[in-house]
Amino acid sequence: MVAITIKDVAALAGVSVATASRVLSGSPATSPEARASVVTAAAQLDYRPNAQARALRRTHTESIGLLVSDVRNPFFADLAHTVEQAALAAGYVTLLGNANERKEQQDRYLETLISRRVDGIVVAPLGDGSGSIRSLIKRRIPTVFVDRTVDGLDVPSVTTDSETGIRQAVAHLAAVGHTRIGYISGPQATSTGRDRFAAFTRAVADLGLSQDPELVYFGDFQAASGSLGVHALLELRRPPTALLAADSPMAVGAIAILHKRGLRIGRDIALIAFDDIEWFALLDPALSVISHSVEDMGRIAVKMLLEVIGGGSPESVVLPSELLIRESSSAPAPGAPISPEFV
Amino acid sequence: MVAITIKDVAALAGVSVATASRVLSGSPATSPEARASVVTAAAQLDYRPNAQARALRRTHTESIGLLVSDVRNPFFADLAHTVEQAALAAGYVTLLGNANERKEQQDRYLETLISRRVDGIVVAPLGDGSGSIRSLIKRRIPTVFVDRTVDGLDVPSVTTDSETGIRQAVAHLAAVGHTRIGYISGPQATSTGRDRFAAFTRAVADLGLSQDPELVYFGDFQAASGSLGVHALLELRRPPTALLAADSPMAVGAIAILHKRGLRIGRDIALIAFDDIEWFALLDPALSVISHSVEDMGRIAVKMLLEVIGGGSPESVVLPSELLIRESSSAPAPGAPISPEFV
DNA sequence: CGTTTCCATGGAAACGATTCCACGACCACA
DNA sequence: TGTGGTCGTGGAATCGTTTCCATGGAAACG
Repeated sequence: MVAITIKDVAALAGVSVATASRVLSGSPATSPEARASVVTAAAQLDYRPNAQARALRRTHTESIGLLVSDVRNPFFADLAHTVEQAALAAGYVTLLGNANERKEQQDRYLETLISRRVDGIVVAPLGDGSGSIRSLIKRRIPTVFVDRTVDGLDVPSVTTDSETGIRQAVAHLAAVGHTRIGYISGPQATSTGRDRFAAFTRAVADLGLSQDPELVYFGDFQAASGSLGVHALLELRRPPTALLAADSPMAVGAIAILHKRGLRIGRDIALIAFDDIEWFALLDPALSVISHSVEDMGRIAVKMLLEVIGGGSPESVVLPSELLIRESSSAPAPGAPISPEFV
Repeated sequence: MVAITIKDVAALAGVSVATASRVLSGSPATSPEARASVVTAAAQLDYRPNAQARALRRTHTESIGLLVSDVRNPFFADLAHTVEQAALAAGYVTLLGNANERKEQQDRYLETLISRRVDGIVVAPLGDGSGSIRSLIKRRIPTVFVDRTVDGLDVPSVTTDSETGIRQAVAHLAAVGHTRIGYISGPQATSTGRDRFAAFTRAVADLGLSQDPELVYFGDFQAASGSLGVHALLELRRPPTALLAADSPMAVGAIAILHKRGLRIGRDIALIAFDDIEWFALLDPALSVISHSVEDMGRIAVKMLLEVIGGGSPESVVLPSELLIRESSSAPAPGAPISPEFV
């Protein structure tokens, strides 16, 4: 770790640190000679300014934080990608943190991002407004919520209107003949978990389908809980003939168990997932999904964050969702409910 | 953005900054009274130390950088997850950058990480040793290469022995009767791209299979090039009866096009992918893969980086790879080579 | 030619933390 | 009672950079 400072550059160039600094930060008040010698000296020494020191003096760091709830969830991996690209285009570098769907880790990363004085934070929040989320707004750190929100906090957000897509999905399943639809829910500690669950409940009630509370399994948005959910739902005395999973990792977990149990998706049991993942269309049968645009979400989130950083207070945005019917959501098997030998 | 400094804490607690600093950083030389008042003052003000200022004075930042080549590649998303968890367990926070398989972006992120004075960097490098990679070793910044290496640079690395797995895959395909195997290669600008291609070439030669250079398509490790590769290979006058894709995104691209063309994987054409992704086993037919442990890779990379940071110079590690035979790699269709009506 | 304006420059202060050093209080021991 | 050691504390230096301010020389104006 060899440290080269602006002092070394100034000494080699034969000017003062002040002049060197001016040249390197592109101040106009410099002579051509000074400029030339400083630039060559910096190049020769392979000088990199110390961002810490610079940030200490300036007030901004040209960096933003992005805190996602689970990098392994392809939805958030894609989100990370689009946010990063949009930020880069605006001259910001993105520091990515992964809460891993755990509140302690979310707090830990928020602390780190606050400490590192990022200019703003895009976060898919977890839990209520306690812990570090509260510090964020208390200190007026520019923040934008993405995908999820937190009740009672007045923070600009870009989210998805889950209601439409879920209603379409339930209606579609009802139309092809399902009456008992199992729902693998996200955690109620997240706004998306709550909203999607509420949308499902309303849709099922409105369409006169079974409102049996046993048909709902509460997972945690990660794959393993999707598997557990399928287990639980299929053990019911009257198991569902169709399943709706509230996100893609839980859908993956569900599919794995359905395979293991020898149930054929789209024939023995219908399945629809929230979130469209590239390869869901490659499954056989191709998975019907509720789709929403992660590109728009990431792009808009960055745009809004830059507005907040610039002192504005943008309106929250709600993006649409829609059902994409593929092959996994056909009519119930003739002998439904599923006979025990399948289970 | 309200800034609360240690001065405010010291003032409220009625002690000097020096004492406040000592209390907050857990120095033993403090009185119980000072400790009490400083701690309550800090809590009351919701004080967060400025990491920049701290890092300026100390020499280390308790943070490492992780630069992956593509977050959307599940292999790297998993790697990010394991590296992050391992680092967190050791008290380090991970700043994740995404090169998006592009050298300029890699350089940009390396600059940023160097400027932010991370204590060390884990990188899946791209290209030759030019650009910012060279600065890295020139300034003796603790660095560990992961998954990939750069020729001529003496940097500890943890990589996979692709040779064994690829040889097994080719041998397996030969054993079930394939003689013309198409290979969708990674870019030759990466060590994994080169190594896997070389392993394939050797295996094909050793087993007396077709060495037709037309059977190799050079992609870029991203999904779109997998699709292009399948197109190109199937347009050949004598198309292959089996395909080997050098990573999972290209395999996904390949599968999508095979579906579109109406070719049944495992019947009309065999397919094996390098990298095992959770849901590859959920495809129908389940995908045969060359598997290697991303958990081990991430964990070992962090362990090695911490050794380098501590002044050690650990030996590079090469992890094994092995073929997992599932259903996508069966014997060639009776009428092989594939008759034109399929194409 | 004298005075004002302009401009490149260097010295020094500032950013917010840590840490060295000196100081005073206290206790213990001779 | 005097000396030495321990211990908590505050002042000040320090990290690397930016930026304010003063300075001095050159150019421009009357």
